[in-house]
Amino acid sequence: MGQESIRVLVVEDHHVVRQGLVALLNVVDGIEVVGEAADGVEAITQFRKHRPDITLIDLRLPRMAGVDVIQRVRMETPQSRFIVLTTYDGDEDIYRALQAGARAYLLKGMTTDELIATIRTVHAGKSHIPPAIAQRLAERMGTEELTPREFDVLEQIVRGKSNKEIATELEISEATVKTHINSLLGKLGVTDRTQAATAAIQRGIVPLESLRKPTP
Amino acid sequence: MGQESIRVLVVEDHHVVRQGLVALLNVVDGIEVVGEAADGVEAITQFRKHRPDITLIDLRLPRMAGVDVIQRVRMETPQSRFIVLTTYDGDEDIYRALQAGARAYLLKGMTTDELIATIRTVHAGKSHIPPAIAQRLAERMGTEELTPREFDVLEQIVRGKSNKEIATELEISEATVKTHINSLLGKLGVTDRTQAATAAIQRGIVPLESLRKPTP
DNA sequence: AATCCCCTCCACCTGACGATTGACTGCCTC
DNA sequence: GAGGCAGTCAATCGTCAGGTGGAGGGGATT
Repeated sequence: MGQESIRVLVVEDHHVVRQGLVALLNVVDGIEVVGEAADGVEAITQFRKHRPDITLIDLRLPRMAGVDVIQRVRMETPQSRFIVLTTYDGDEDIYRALQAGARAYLLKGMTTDELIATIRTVHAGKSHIPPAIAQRLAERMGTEELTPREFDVLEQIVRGKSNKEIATELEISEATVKTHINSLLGKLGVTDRTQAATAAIQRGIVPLESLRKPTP
Repeated sequence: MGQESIRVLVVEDHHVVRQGLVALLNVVDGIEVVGEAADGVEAITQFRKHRPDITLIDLRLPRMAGVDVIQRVRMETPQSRFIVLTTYDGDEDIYRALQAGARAYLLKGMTTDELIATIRTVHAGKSHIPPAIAQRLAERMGTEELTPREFDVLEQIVRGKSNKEIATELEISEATVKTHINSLLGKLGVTDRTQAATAAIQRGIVPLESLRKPTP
């Protein structure tokens, strides 16, 4: 193997998974793990230090979200290449990651071969989106974006608030809340608030973790 | 190290994670990975073959759920010891796993030291439940169980069905649906169907995956 | 300036939801 | 066989949610 190895940075907060990735990749010819990071901030530091060819990154990270890391790094280094690796596939995350400049999106359930093939593909300058995910993206297309205010209302709905409570929380009238709800129901393609809530969770518009506890 | 190693079976469907676990454990003195399985059925086969001291097992598995594997194996081999390892911590899963006879419950975000310490603790015959999870269990206590029918109704609620639709689906009158809803709202400690839906998802009473698509 | 979109609000109306009370059946357990 | 629990259903009632249509102000774009 006279040729150079693909230099990979692994960003993943779960120790076990990170260890697994590193162990897997280090035995592959032509791939070399040059660094590891367990959170978003460290990821940026490691990137600047090692300038990897490929960065394998989880989206849910402590300190700084994966999407933000991608965006930030790509501002400094536009030719940098990211492969997003995540457990759950909320549509919203996929969309935002690709928007931010990720070249590929893989689920942690993939096979080793898939992972390696994807790394090679992306290193060759191409993109790789699994069919299942491509389909979800396609479905998302044509779906209108929620406005910031509609998002606020949706978040409160998921929290189980009534229209009156939402009005108080956001300091607007109940009539306005109804207007937003009417609008967001249409955009989400659902007919009532319960469907809106589950759709929001499923698509990752409102992350589940954000529900545990208060609105500061 | 003249003493015998702790013999561990690793059951986990995500290749990367399984690889990570094996790689981690195999470098530890006194622990030996004797087998691996990627689904529930294989897990049972492997258990019978290797008779491990400790089985590390994920709850969400193809072909047969982790909880069922634990139950099944413990019927044949009551002295077998299980450590449950999972990504997300739906209260319901924790509860059922411990009911089924698991001795410990760990999140995949744990440190290597935690994992090893837990294996040793469990091998010594003790149990190990992290404080955060113990608290969630405590909160769950005092919560009444849902009846099968209430569960059916709750599932439909999460699917976004109206009372009338639920009545049709379950072939009962709308009045009965209301009765069940009233009852389950009380048991879940919530005041309306939207809160019931999010609570059901959060606690893992109704798994998110079950929402993608139909009721056969 | 004209247009578009977002946010805000009002009024009205209908149907759905949730609370309450009560009642009948079947099953299991004691 | 008495009690308890789950499941079924009914009637009533107040409230809330969602649909419709309209309206005004402000910011951005063109």
